[in-house]
Amino acid sequence: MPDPDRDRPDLGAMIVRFGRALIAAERPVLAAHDVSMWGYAVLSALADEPMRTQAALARAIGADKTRIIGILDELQERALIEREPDPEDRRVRLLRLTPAGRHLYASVRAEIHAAEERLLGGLTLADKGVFLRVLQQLSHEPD
Amino acid sequence: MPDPDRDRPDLGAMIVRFGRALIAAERPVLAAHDVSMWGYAVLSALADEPMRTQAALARAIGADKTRIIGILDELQERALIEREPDPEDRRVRLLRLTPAGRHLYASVRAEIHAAEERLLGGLTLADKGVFLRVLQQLSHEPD
DNA sequence: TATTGTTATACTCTATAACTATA
DNA sequence: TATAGTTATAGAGTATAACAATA
Repeated sequence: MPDPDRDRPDLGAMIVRFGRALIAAERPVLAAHDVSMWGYAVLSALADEPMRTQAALARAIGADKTRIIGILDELQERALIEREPDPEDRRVRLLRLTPAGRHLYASVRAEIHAAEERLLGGLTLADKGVFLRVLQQLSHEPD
Repeated sequence: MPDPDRDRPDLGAMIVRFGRALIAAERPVLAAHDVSMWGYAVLSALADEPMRTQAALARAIGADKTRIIGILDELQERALIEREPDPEDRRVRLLRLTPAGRHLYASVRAEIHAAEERLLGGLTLADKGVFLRVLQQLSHEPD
């Protein structure tokens, strides 16, 4: 049976190229709100659901637990997140967005969404629908 | 007009997650052949067409010109590429794969292809076709 | 003077291990 | 002793600038 995709470019190469275009499109949005990529990832994860430990948050966004500390420090200093010791186990830090954090996240997310939509602007509606659905499926496969 | 994709996950987040899965799947293949990610990118670019300058090659794979030097050194040492001064302008280095380089590249690419196909294994043929076509389109948009 | 390739330097990002405070 | 979080250190990866050879 012949393979119709035999001569397609590497999937990896295509993902990297498109990923770079995405980052380039999103960087100015994040910069305008003075939020780093990791900071945005943290806001996004906490917007989905508050977390009971920093380790769980790190795992959720695919980062090392030592790497998010500085990010949490800054977000807390700007009063975008709350980080308080759990009274029942004072080793763990309960993490959640403040109203200000939720508000900022909503703004940034809307602008990022708009930038992404511009990148997808050349697609037909049918293609766009399939692409997003498939990508969602592929990105949720187990590590 | 309502937006049916309003609540989709961030495109960037999905691309990053899928990109990580791809890298994880391809890393053992590259390691088995003792080729780095950048080394593979170089082999791939030169397999498409020989290049007249290292700067052009760097641009083609989205790397800095200073960063590919060590990679070219190693590939040359292993006799996978040829790098000779252009007689007509001795500043530039003509770059091309050796037969051994072309052979190694074909092997690695076939295995990477197979690994990628496994990741896409859960898709219907129609979805896979649309996904690859759209991704190809999106990855070729101007920077 | 401009360009190709190279080397040197510094800077950022990331991972590992050691430390503290709680349990 | 085990765990959550933190700090310190070192390593990899990357970018910038200075340099050598050639045009």
